[in-house]
Amino acid sequence: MNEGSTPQRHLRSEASSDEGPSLRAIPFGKNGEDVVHLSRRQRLQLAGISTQVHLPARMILYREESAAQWVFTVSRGVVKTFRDLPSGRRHVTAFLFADDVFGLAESGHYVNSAQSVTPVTLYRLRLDALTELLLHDPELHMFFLCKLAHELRRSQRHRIVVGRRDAIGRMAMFLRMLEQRAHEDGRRGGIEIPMTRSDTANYLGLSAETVSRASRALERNRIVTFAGVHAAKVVDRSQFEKLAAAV
Amino acid sequence: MNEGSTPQRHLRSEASSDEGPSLRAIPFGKNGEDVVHLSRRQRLQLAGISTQVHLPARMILYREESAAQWVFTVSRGVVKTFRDLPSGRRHVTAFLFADDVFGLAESGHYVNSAQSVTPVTLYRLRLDALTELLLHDPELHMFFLCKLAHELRRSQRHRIVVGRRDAIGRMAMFLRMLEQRAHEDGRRGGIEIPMTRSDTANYLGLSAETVSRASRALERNRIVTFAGVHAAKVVDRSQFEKLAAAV
DNA sequence: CGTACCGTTGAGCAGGCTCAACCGCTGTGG
DNA sequence: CCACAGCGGTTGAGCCTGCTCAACGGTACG
Repeated sequence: MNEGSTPQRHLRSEASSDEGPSLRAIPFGKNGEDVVHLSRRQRLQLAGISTQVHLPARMILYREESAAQWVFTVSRGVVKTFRDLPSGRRHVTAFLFADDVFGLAESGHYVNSAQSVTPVTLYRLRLDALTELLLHDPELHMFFLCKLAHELRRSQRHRIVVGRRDAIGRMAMFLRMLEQRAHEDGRRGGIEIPMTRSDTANYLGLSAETVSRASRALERNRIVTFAGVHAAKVVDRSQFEKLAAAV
Repeated sequence: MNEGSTPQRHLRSEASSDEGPSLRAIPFGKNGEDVVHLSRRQRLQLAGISTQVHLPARMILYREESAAQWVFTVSRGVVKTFRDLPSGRRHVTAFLFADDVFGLAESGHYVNSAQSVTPVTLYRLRLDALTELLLHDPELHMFFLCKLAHELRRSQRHRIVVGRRDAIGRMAMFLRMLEQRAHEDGRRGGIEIPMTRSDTANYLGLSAETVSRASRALERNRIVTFAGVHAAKVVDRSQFEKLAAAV
């Protein structure tokens, strides 16, 4: 998909994308808010060491093992991180949405590959500059710590999803994850599924065929309806939640 | 918590347990060492806000959802974090070894339960005191950030293991993980398996029976020999590595 | 010495994978 | 303009393997 010609401005409830990187995290302690955002000052500071980039869908951002110079934050769109295994199998490690961060390296090298799923707006931060900034800004530093802890919890929840052995349950949990994420971003209504079926399969640890069959099973049981491959709607909420409950 | 009657002193190659909490992490950048330890000064600082605790095996440290006052570090022994699901199924989120940290909360509440697998020596740090300390010590703060990133990568690797569908391969990857961990701790020779078969099953997303069968299959194929349930030895290294390679 | 739990082994079942074919869409080149 | 190839998605048939249920041995502990 060709970005560039149509800037396609869009409104988000908070944190418009031209005020610098935006992030969202959940603090450790129970004081104050449950969800915290970067302050205006922090965003401006990060803006100072970052450059905004617009990319079309299906663009490789970096490959695993390559030298890691940058950390990325998502402003708009969806990114996936993944690892290709020798067998040709592909594990999608995570989907990253607005206000997420990715690209944290290990000993100077990326551990996963990253690719845009939709057209995206990202901020690219030099790793060394970010490190320097964090060392001089304890509040921001703590924010990143919380963000990383949040990411760790998400990874653990992902493990729970993959741990289920029924395909329909995994699919339901996946849809619920997308729905929840959309809610957090202030979008209601039907579930938007930005990724392809095979992305979903690689995320859920299923074959593409099984994802397809699970989707049809959800439809057959009148729990979810699909409008194309990129949109779904829950029609039987109680059944849906029952399926999506961690078993 | 039932303090242990037998303190059971023991020697470790580095970082003896009475000099305060000890941690190990992998930095983001490629400058200097691949693995970094807490400095003596940092350990003493952490010691100032922590208390050492000795616990017997199979002791619950905290339950998910309970109020989180403490963060823990492991000095000796093995801890598991887990979640119990409505079906009675149990997911082991992680095994924690020496120089690991766990108990990072979300909005003041633990997200998993934690239990000692073996007799353990832990350091218990008050969350608020740790936060305060981190805000005033950028180096230590960065260290924790790296540690958390490291934990995130481990969780992602865990997801890869669980994503395999052959039991024998998962078992091999698990044993390799234990072996690698032992190497990092400076222990060579046979693989020590501190956890029970059902712990292993809950970690690998398999039934206990399947773990048992996979172990016997490894033995039947002359790849690994077991001496009891808590010790194994690789006898066919190339076959073992072939199995344990991420498929 | 009984009890309880862990680990092992067996039999049968079920659900997801593999292989294969087919459809619809898109982009390309004759 | 159309033929064709490629790809993503769907559907079907059959196999494979891990789960479930069940029984049993060993061991730790009261």
